[in-house]
Amino acid sequence: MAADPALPTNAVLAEQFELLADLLELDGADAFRLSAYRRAAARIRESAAPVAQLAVDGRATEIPGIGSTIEGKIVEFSETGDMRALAKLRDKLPTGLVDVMHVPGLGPKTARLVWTELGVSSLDDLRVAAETERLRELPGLGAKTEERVLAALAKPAKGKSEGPPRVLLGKVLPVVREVVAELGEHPACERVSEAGSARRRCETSRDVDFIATSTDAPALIAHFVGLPRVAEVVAHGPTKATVTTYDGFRLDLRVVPPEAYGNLLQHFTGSKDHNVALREAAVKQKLSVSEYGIQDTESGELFTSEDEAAVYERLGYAWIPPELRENRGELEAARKGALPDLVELADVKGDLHMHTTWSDGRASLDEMVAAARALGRKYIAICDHARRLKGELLEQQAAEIAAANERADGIQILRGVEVDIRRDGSLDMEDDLLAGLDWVMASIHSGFDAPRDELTGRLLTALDNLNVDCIGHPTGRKINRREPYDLDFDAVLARAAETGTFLEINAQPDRLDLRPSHARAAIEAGVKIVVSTDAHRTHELENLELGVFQARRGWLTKADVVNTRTWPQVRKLMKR
DNA sequence: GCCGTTTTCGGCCCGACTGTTTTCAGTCG
Repeated sequence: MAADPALPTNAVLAEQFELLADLLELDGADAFRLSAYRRAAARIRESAAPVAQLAVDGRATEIPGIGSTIEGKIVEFSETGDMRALAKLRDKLPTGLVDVMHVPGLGPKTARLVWTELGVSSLDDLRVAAETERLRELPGLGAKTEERVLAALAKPAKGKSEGPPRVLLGKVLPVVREVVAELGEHPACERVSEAGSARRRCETSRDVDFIATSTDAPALIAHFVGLPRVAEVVAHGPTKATVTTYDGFRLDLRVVPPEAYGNLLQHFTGSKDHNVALREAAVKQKLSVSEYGIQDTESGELFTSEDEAAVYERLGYAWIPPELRENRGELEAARKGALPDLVELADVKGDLHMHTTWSDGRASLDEMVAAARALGRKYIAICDHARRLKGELLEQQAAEIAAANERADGIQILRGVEVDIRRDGSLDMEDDLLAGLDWVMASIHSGFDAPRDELTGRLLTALDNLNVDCIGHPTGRKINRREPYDLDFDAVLARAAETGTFLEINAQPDRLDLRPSHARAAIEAGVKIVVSTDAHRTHELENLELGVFQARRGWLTKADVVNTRTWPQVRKLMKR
């Protein structure tokens, strides 16, 4: 049942296969083998189930991209802490060469070349070789390469190809909407859309892509690079430009011919994996897909369309919502007309997690109520931290909520709480008090570094408590700041399903916890999801849409999300 | 190494850009 805590985590496994692929690439191995390892690494990294355990049980091959060879290597690594394949390559190649290969602009071929010809086996060696102008002695390399290498190595984060940091969706979305509006205002602009990871509502983005059609492309591009927010123009051509903004975004605009707008929007929305799978499938239908159109390889005929849905239709698919375009089964579903009818923001009726000045919130209860009502919420749960509601305070808050309900018009205010799940799994509010509340959210706020079995045990104990309605931010991660704690998520799901406890998708921009793969696994395990904001300020109530996007990326329908129901309907669904 | 509405073998997306080149390899998305 429960995963063996000694087994490696998915993140550790994924790293091994990424390293194996890198070393094999340096060794000149077959490119398709490499991409097989990289694909497997990506699937392992994002899997909600503990893949090492699956492999030991002989079930890892159920994951697409993992066959018997890779499963065997996972078992080997789980049992011995290493892989013979890795050891063999480490003997053959200096591991520092992997860092060299990751320097932007270099690659495996160049890294191998500088190693064999100049003995470069680390970033330090590389710097010296560039400084002493020895790189230009090699075929295909010149002074420009040395310049680029030195520039890349001078950056503070040396080594791994960091580039600009990934920006949270919560920061990206407002900029996306403003820029679309600013471009749309220009007289030469006909159509404009966001594309790329922002359009797919990925939790973070490295850059923000836009595409547009225009009666005068150079004029629209000029307007773009002249926007007040632009700090630096990185590239500026007649149909394409890249800029950075004062607040640290990298924006990319392409102006495209209107007749192929649909093809280009499809192409630039991605993801890469989605497009590769789409094109591979198309090849079997004797069709070649690119951003310029769909070419029939026999007749040579080129299909283009202004309409993205028509592009999918030509290939035999229903239009696929961008949030699903990750090659996680959406193509098969779209071919069969079996795509889920994804939940929408407008479906959500209530917000079941927020704080007020009764604990660490910055707005009063009345202010939160007014803001929630303005957003059209029909009910809200006030979930202040239990540790701040000791003694009479709980009663006083109850009175304030009762009074607010008296005044309230069209919104119901629920008495809730957010309890801490302590190290021993107990909660920081007595059961008889919890039983008197409308809604109980239980979360872990401490001891994140504990071993897997301890953290799993804490959650299982909380799930067993009849008064716990929902687990808040169940994996504890903070994007760019804190890894999720080590958890046997399968065991948590099984217990949540068994006890009828909900799990939260917390819509705070840096939490977005559960992640999509976890949310999807939850639904498949029969667990329902609450999407809530955990707002501490009035404007944070608007973050609900971020949670809904995350839910959509997890393939969730309206029925899968608890709080698309009226409060009486939610009440019936609860375990108590 | 993976995988199967042509396949258990023989395929495996498509194009742009860059730097270094007279026709292209390597890298990137």
